Amino acid sequence: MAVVTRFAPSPTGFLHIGGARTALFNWLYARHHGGTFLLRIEDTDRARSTQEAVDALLHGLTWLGLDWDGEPVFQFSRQERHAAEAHRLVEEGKAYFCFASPDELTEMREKALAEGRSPKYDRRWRDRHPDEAPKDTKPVIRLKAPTEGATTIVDRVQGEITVQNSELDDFVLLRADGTPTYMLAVVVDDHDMGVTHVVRGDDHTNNAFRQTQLFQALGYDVPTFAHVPLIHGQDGAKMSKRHGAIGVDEYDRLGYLPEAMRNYLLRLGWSHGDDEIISTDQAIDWFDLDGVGKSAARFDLAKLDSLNAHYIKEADNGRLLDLIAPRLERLLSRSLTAADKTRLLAGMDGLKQRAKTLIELAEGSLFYVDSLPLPLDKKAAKALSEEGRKVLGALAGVLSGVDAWSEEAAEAAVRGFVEAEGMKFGAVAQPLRAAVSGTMASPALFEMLGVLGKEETLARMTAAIEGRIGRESPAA
RNA sequence: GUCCCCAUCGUCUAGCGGUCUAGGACAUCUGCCUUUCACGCAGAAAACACGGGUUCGAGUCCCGUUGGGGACGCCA
Repeated sequence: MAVVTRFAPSPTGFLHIGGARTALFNWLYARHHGGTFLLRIEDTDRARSTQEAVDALLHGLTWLGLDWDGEPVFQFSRQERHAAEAHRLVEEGKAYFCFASPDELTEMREKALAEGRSPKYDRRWRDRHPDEAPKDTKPVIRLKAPTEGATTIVDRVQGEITVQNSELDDFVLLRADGTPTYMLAVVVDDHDMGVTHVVRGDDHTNNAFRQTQLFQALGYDVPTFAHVPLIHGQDGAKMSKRHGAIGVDEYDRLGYLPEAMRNYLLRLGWSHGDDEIISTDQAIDWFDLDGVGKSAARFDLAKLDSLNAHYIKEADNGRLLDLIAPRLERLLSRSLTAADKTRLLAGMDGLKQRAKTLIELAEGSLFYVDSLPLPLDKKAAKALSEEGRKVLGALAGVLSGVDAWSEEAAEAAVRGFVEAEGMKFGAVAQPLRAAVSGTMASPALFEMLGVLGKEETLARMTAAIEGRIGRESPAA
């Protein structure tokens, strides 16, 4: 049977890390089996659902590279079908109208809790006749759930779990206003959409018992469940907006590559032996539910950083340039010229070794295209002491005589100068580095000279020699 | 409170009764490399929550304790 999975977020906020991983697992499972990955927007809560959230969700998934098959299904649009199924159950005697008011229910729960019992609906309307109903109360429809025996789910991650039916109550299927509850909508939609595998967060495990009862009452096949452990925040509690969870888009803005995020998320709760760096193609090939662990994981930014650094090193230079260009242009307050781009591309190999995020990459690249009085950090300023500038003055004379400029030619010239003057290499290299980059944390010296070219190198040296090194850098 | 789940280095994890004096990765620390910062390389420190069983033998199976998490809505 062909595999059909689905990701079913509710559009009440952004796509957070936990949701992103759930989506990834569903996507991977479907792709691995050559199946279908569906997207369903669970917008039956009209008060909380927003179009902005829908957009954020789609954007987040797109950024992550998780493409869904077909058009997204909006659950609210299917409410008539949901209601019809609920009424069908009433006709079949498997569900009933309940006229208990919200206040009554709240009271019931509080009393139960106070007496140390489970806060469950006491089934007061299960066997009463609707003509006993209060006149102006609109009823809800509740499932007539089994009161004896037990319900067992076979979960691909959690194993076999059994719950006594006495622990469950007659949950609401259709609200008083005629709209479906989550329980009803999920079950009907999963059935109608042909979903074969329900892969979702651990927080839904308890729902699976109720949904199993509903699947059975409706006469549907029960899909295979796989409840994956939740991702916790640094404090060990469930990720939520209040617990520092940020949207997946936010990681884009913070300079993370989607492939790094995918790799990171994959390893959070899933493993394949000792493998750590796993390309998306490899992940599709390897992914299986058997590799999903049972315990919750904590989100660790440091590990994401290291993965991101890895994927930056692997990334195509042109792509990296495109990714950092907007940030660079903002920093520069002007657009990048063709010459700028050529220069950045030439220096990219050295630059990307030094960045954990695209933000760092952009900041580290800035000096290549910055305009001339370069910002100087403290250490660089120190290297450009009077002594240092004197050395640069002498060196400039030598470098201006280099005809065929290249990284190698520049190096040969500088080394020749050092030897001729009988100086220590650092005494020349440090001021040169400072003059050319404005900082003491930069790519390799001769690489920079090669990328900058003769004219620009000399211009930067001259500016430094003349003390036109004006701009103060905020970074010490 | 009730029910459900989980429990290996700080973190993510390998481990599916003996090959575990417990492996990998991130982070940390130390060296090497080096003109800087990184990268890279080499190395170090670091864990089977506790208590009972079962077994010739338990990180691996069972029970309990403790700890953590989740769920108990006319939210999803």
